[in-house]
Amino acid sequence: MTPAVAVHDKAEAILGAALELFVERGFHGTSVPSVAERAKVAAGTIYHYFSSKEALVNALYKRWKEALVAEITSSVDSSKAPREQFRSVWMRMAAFAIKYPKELAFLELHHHASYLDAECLGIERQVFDLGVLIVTEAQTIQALRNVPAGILLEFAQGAFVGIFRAAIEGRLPLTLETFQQAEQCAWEAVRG
Amino acid sequence: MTPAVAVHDKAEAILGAALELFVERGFHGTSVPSVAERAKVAAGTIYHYFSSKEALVNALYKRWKEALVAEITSSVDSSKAPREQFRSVWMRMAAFAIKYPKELAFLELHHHASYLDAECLGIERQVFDLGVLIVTEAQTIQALRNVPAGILLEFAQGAFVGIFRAAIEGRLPLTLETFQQAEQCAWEAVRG
Amino acid sequence: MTPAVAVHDKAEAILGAALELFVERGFHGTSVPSVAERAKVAAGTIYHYFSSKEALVNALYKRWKEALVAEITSSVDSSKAPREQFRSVWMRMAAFAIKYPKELAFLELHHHASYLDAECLGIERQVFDLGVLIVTEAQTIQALRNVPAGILLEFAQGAFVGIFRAAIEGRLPLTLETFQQAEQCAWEAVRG
Amino acid sequence: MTPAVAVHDKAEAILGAALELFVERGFHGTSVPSVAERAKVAAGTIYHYFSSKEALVNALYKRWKEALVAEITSSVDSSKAPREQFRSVWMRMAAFAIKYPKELAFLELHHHASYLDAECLGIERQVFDLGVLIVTEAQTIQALRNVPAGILLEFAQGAFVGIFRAAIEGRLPLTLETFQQAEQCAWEAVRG
DNA sequence: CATGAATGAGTTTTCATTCAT
DNA sequence: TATGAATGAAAACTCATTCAT
Repeated sequence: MTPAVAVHDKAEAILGAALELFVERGFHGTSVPSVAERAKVAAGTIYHYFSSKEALVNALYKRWKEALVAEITSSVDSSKAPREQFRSVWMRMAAFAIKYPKELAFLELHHHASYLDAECLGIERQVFDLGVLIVTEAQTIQALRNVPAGILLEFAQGAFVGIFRAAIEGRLPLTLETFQQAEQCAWEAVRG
Repeated sequence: MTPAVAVHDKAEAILGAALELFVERGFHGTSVPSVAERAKVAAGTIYHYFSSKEALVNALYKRWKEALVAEITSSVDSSKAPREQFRSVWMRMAAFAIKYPKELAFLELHHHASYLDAECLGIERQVFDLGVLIVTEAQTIQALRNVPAGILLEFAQGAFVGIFRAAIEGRLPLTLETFQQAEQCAWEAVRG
Repeated sequence: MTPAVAVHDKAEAILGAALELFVERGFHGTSVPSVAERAKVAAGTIYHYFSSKEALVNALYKRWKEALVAEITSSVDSSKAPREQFRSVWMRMAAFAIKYPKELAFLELHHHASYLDAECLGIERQVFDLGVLIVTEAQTIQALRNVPAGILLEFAQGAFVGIFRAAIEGRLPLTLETFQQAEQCAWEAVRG
Repeated sequence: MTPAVAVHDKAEAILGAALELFVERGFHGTSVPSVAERAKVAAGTIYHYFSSKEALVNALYKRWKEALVAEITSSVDSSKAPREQFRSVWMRMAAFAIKYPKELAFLELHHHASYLDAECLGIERQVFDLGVLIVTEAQTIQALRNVPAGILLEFAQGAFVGIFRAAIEGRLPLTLETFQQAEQCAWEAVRG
């Protein structure tokens, strides 16, 4: 579940500091010196590991997006009943959200940003297309509501993100229970 | 529905230009000179109408948040049945989203940003509290599912935003029909 | 003889300061703040008038190269005898060197530098081609020695530059007399 | 003719790489890491052989200036006639220019630069003074034109450099013939 | 000897803001 | 009111140099 091993202490410190600051202040609101300060390295050191500030966000984005995607795809098991599959995916995402709240917040925040490179945007697209495929299949056996697959997908993802955001902003407890309750709502929303 | 009348052409041009740029590039990614250029005014002129760049976002945020809140609250009619009330609120928001997509995107993007002042954040809280009140009432008559009011609220709002984002990013058509289909899902999610 | 009128005081101050520093320390050895300091303007002001440090050298180069070229071309008078024409061109360049020593030193120093744009390099080529033409014509009437035109041209120009450099470096007096004496040598070198 | 034997491969590689880069981009335009990269050594290695970037240019300058001076002085033979002596010096310099074009270009480019130390500048002066002595002597027997010795010296050197530069910039062929033709011009310029 | 990660001062450049006109 | 030239602090990034390995 944990992504890429920490080969370089400094690089890891930089990635960690950057993650926090990008979540707190956004990409343009975060200066490279501020990242250096929080990572306790010199400003120049950042450029040993990342060719630019953009390369830094992209590295961060790719790392955690891949971790999230791995989490989701590994939780898909087509041998199970649709109800179980849905719960499984939702709750794995919930577990990820609870374990890596800053990281997920970062991914949410930088969704489709102009400074993400083609590769990062490609991962997004890929996941979306896979989602559409699975939903469409489930619709043929009437396991899911008969509306455009994109709507079901975006609806459920939006709902999840809504719950998650409320949790990290302190309006809901960031617990499995919160996500479980939301999951029941979500299933009713999408079921056939 | 349209907010505050345009007293000053220049001020309006500035607000319009700023809105677009803040959506395109974010607050920190937008420079005051670039706002001036798009608004076709001199950079100094912006400071006749707004004391700072922060004052500008806040003015923009307050204007459109209030417009959105007015839209939502005016669509609440407790004499109607819960199902009708829900549909009414959801579809009014949809109409707003279709009429003012950039403006709604702006509100979404700047949600809880550190440069928003207390007044702006206050509006948020206020709306949330009102929502909790209404939901809780509806729950007492078993019109809505018996889970914490906050969860229902954040779930529905998150789902709406998910659909809206997908629409402005081109993955779904930005039409009333899209929102109607999502509304049916949403009602099933929250109904008692 | 004086190039472009001084419309903007600050722009002129910047150009003047940059000229001096580029001569003293070279392009890469001169920092933008140091130019600002000598010009008595803020560092940012330089970027109101010149889009980059490169644009600044290019503006400077073009201005003075054109002034020099104008000086030389205006001194060509094909109705005069070859001996007189040669003396005329040489002494006009000498007058330019004495009047604008820093400026000529700047042009010499930045000859063919990698940061000069195509337009600047174009002027060089143009002048060279014109020179070859004139020399070749003079050779047909046996007024000039019968060696490749380029050799005569580069020889005479090199000799002139040698004298000029020695003068600004203090090894020769920077006077008309110095150039007159050199002119006699030069004519003997190239005459037919 | 070849200067200082290569004791250390690495040091030689560094000197060679530095020479090329200083010619291509100038002293301030060349970074130590770029020298290291072209020399295929680590950046730190450069500091084992040269105490600083300045020490590196100075070592390079001294090495090649001395080689050039040795070449010239060894070609002076006061027993020969002035015409022969002149040709001999000129053509030896030409041979040097053809054999070591980059090295000569380097010497030309860094002439009198502020980062050269006293020793380097001393060599310059010494050669100049020797030249003045020889020229003055030749003038007493009316072998050379009766103008200030410095003028003859700077004129001839300037002409040589002009031809050389044109050659390395591709406007003239870098061949003995080019220099022979220029030598005839030069002799006519300076002869008594 | 040789390396290259690490540093931090210095580079070019941008930008929020001011102010004389 | 409106302008836009001017400012200077701060941004992203580079680089000469050091030092632990």
